[in-house]
Parts: sequence; structure tokens; C-alpha cells
Amino acid sequence: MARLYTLKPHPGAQRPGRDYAAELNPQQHAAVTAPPGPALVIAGAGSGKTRTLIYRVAYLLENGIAADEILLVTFTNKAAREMLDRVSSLLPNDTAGIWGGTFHSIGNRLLRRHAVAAGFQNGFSIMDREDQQDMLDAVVAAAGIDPKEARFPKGEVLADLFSFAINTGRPVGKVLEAKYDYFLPLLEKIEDVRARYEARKKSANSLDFDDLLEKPLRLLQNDASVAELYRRKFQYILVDEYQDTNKLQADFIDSLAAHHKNVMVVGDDAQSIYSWRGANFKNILDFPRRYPQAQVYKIETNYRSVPEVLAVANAAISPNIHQFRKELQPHRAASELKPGLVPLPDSNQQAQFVAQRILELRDEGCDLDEIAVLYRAHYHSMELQMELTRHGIPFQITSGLRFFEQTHVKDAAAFLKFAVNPRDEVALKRVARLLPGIGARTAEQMWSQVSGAGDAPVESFEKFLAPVRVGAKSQKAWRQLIHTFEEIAPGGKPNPPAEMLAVVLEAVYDDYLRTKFPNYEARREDLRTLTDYARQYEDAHLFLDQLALVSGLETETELGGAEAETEMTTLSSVHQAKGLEWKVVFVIWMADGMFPSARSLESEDAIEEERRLFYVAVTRAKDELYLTYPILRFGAGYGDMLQRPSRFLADIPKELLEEWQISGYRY
DNA sequence: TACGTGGCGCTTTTT
DNA sequence: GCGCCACGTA
Repeated sequence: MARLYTLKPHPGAQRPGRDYAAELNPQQHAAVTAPPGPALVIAGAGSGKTRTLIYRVAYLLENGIAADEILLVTFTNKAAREMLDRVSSLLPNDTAGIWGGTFHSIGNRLLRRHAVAAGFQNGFSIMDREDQQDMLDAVVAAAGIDPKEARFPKGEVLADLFSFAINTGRPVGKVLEAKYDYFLPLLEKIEDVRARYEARKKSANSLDFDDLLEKPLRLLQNDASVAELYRRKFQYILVDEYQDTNKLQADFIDSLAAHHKNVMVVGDDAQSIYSWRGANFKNILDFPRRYPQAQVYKIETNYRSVPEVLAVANAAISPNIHQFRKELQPHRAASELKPGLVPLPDSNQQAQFVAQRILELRDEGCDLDEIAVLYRAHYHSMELQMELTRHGIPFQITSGLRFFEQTHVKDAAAFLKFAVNPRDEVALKRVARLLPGIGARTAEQMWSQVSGAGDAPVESFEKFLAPVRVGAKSQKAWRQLIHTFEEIAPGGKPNPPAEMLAVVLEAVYDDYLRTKFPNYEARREDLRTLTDYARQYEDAHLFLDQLALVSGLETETELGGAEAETEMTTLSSVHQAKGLEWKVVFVIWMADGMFPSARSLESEDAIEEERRLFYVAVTRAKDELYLTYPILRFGAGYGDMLQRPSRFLADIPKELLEEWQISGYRY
């Protein structure tokens, strides 16, 4: 094998040390070596999109661009990390200076540096969706809205509404019209709630997920010196999965690239699956219009899948009207297997089939890590989970309740959040509600007694919380709680997160856990894991950011530690499977009303998005693909239902699939 | 005002 | 089969 040897370029010299032409196909090569200026890379599924981005970064570095002049925005933090690792293995250059991560994490990073300029204080908290809902409910109560007088939307709905409005750049009234027209008469009150919510976030020094996108953008728009700083810093901007960006995200990138326009966006309109949270794949379709000088590169050779799988994928997506027409070209040789179409009598037998087939594959030498079962919605995996457990097949679930969203994890984290940011009302109220005799109402009252304290830094929780008066029943626990805060953040200065967690568990939370939950053991184990995980962080801020911003999929490996060594089959929602690949993929519940989901059937646009989702699912498979559906669905309450096969199956020519006839044991 | 109990309605996707 | 919500009681 040839020895790799890289010639170090003179600064600014155009002398690449790698043989890019030899390591990339011509389409990839063109994109990787694109001249400065706007570039749109349309990359089909499995076409080496990631590889292209990695080589692009390497190419920039080799051509004298400094690492800290590069911004790489990806869909997950994990993807960013992987890419940067792979760049490092290509080059001797230090890549640590590259800013890489999700839009939210980049936004957060920016705001941490310029919190005050953005209208917040240093050390702000990040509220996840649940925190956001808690605060909204509190705001509604404080606004004096009588829930009996008119049916007022709950925090959950409000969060969804406000979030969609901000992410799409539309006024609340318009979003109400489109999504919640029955609340239109309440528009005025809803807007009042929104204004109060904004004010409350400020005084709580707390930002929600949307703020992490919006505030950085406003910062760039309103603060010329900050804008100048970052426009000059990020000389080259690369955006992965551009088809899933929303208005805020696209504007953010446009703003950063305003001067030099060195922005390369990579994506596949056929894989846009996040419109429900404001993503707009018109961003990618219209890119050439927004950047008239943009060069367009198309990468269409698929390296991932056998031709048989690709044929199904191409057929699946073809009915969509709104797309860049493209046909994935297979690179791999034909397989002797056609993707399977597997109708089953009911969902139990569907689960049984998948489990049995997984066992066979394992016997044939297929690694369990190379197998995934994908589905439209979490609950589709229920029977399968039981069936796999019964057969002793280890699996990991990358969807469903995420680790950090579980009640006990959030409770424990709330202690730290308040210790770090004593204005975090959501965190303190959450902690207070754990005490006997304190519910939402009392917690709110308690907070109102603290919040008068203003912005002064907290020197002692003892003093800070002294004005709060609680009932006799809660007195003792409250004293102890104050003491705990004092212990984990002496003099208002938080200890390292792992130490704080250990104290919280020992002092209060373990006892609470025991009395409150039947599965106390498992939850305590989770918190131990969390504490271990926290050890790698000195600074509680960084730890809490991680908790808030890292998705379940990414933590899986981080938290897993030694256990991650075991081979496991993956169960995942299609959404979370995006960007991943497996040798063998099962897509289950291919029935109308399940996939596509029943809710999508009302609008053609929604069905198109479901179809893209199906396309994403199919294109995850490298070698083998099974599309299964149960004919009978056990009804919940209202009887069993016969199901029709998914309408998406009808779009696939019969000859592309092999139908399996299943016989045998019935439950 | 906290908290337990019984009825009702029904299942998306996530930073 | 389940979780959520509303209601009634301590």
C-alpha cells in the first residue's frame, strides 16, 4: 500500500497534497475543489455526501484556510464530531479550531460569548420543550386567564404555535389560521401571553430552543460589531442537510455569509422530512435564486445500496411532484436478492417474523449492529420490543423517551440548573414541587417572593432564598433544600457537576425517588450513569448544555461506556435513522394510516413529505430490505381493524419486490 | 391547595 | 391497554 505523505502548503499557496481526483469520483471532486463563492451540492442518498464534505474541509485546510475560519453546520452533533475526526485522519492539520455542530449548538456557542449583547445574562439556562411548556402554563395563569371562561390553549399547544411561528417567520395570527383556526378568537390574548412569555424568559435568564436560533440571528442583524466579527471569522461556511433548514436557519447562514458568500450547502430535497417543525425545502430549491452566482453540483452515484434496493427507492419517490428530478445510479453490483414484501396476519406475527429473520441473519454471520428495524412512530415498535426480548436479541432504541427527558433525570438536573442560574424559575419551581405539600400553585407563590431579588449575583442561597415562606408541613424539607443548594454551590459558585449530582442524590433526591417510583432501582441506576457521565465535565454549564442539546441517539454511545461493546440491533424511527445505514433494514407497519400516518392523509403536501420519509427509510438499506405490514390491527377499545397495505407500496412495480408468503404458528 | 381516583379518548416525527 | 384530565375530598 502506498504511503501517504502530505506536502505542507505555503500559506495561501494552491498546492494540495492529496490526490483528490483519485480519491473521489468526478462529481464529488468538482464539489470538493469548487472555487470560493456560493455552491449548492445536491447529493442523493448514499452518494458520499459526508465524504464530499469531509474532503471539502480537508481541501480548504490544505489550501491555507485556517481551521477557525471554517464553520460546519450539521444535523447532529455526532455527525459533526465524526466528520471532524475523519478530516483529522486525512490531514496532519489541527482541526480543533473548526466550529462544528448543529444550528442549535452553534447558536448556543455564540450566545454564550455574547449573552449580554443578545439581551440576556451570562450563564443562561436552556429550556427544553417541557420546561417551555411549564413556563407557558405559568404565564397563562399569571395573565389572569380564566380557563373556564374560554377554552384556552395549553402550554403544549402554545409552545408548538409560537415555535412554528418563529421558525417560519410568520405572525402568530397566520399560524393560528393555518393550524389552529378554532383559537382565532383568542388571538389577542394569545399574543399577550407571547409577550409575557418573552419577558419572563428574560427575567428567568432562560432561553428555549427557538431562541438559540433566533437570538443569534437578531444579534447579527442588530449588532454591527458582532456581525462583523463573525462574518470575518467564518470565511468558509458549510451546511449539511440543508433541505431541513427553516427560515431562521437559512437567514442565519445568509447573514454570516453576507460579505464573502463562501457558503456551500449540501442536501437532498428528496429527504426533507422536517416541515412540521418549520423546515422548508424551498430553501434548497431556491438557493440558486438567492445566490445567482451559485454553482450547482449534483452527486448521483449511490455507493451504499445494491441496485435492487435503489430501484425501489427511485420508484418510491417518483410520484412526488415537488422535487428536483434525479435518479440514483447504482455503483454496486447486482444482488441475487430482491427486497421483500411481507404481509403478515397481525402485528404479533410481524414482530415474530422480524425476530426470526434477525436470528437467521445472525446465524448467517450478519452482525446485529448491521441490522435495523425502522418505523414511522414510536409505538409501532411495542410488540417488536417484547418479541426481541423474548428471543434474547439485544437491541437499542434510538427513539422514544430520551434519556435526558425522563422525569427523574430532569428532576436531578433541575437542582444543578438552579445552582448555576439562580434566576431559573422553571428549575426552582420544579425542585420545590418535589417537596411534600408543595404543588404548582405554592411553587409559583414561592418564586414570586424570590424574584424580587433582582439581578445581583447570588452570594449565598441561604440569604437568597430566605424571604421565601413555606407552610409548616414543608418547612423542614425546605430548610434542607436550601442547605443542599449551599452545599453544591458554596457562595453561589457551583461545584463540578458530578459532585453536585452526588450530593443531590444523597441529600434529597434518592429518598424522594424511593417513595415516588415503583421502579426506583432502575431510576437510581440511571442517575448513577448520569453522574458518571458528568465526570468528564469540570464546568456545570458545559454539562447542562450537553444535556439540553444532545439528542438521544448521540448520547447512546457516550453513556453506554463498556456496555456499548455488545452487538445490538437498532430500532429507530425513520426520522432518527436519517444519515445512517445498515446492511439489513426492516421497515415495519407499511400500512395505510400508519405509514403514511393517518394525519398526513388530509393534504397532498403532507403525503409528499411522508413519501420522502419512506424514501429515507428505503435508502438506509445496503444489502437487504424488508417491507412488512400486518393485515389486522388490534384495535384499542373499538375493535380490531383490517388494514390496507400502504399506498406507497402500490407505487413500486411488482417485479421489483419479492412477496413472501408467511405460514405457521399463530398466537 | 395537594393529591388520589375514575372516566375518556386515542396515539408523529425533534433540537 | 394506557396516559391524561377533571373532579372531589382531606
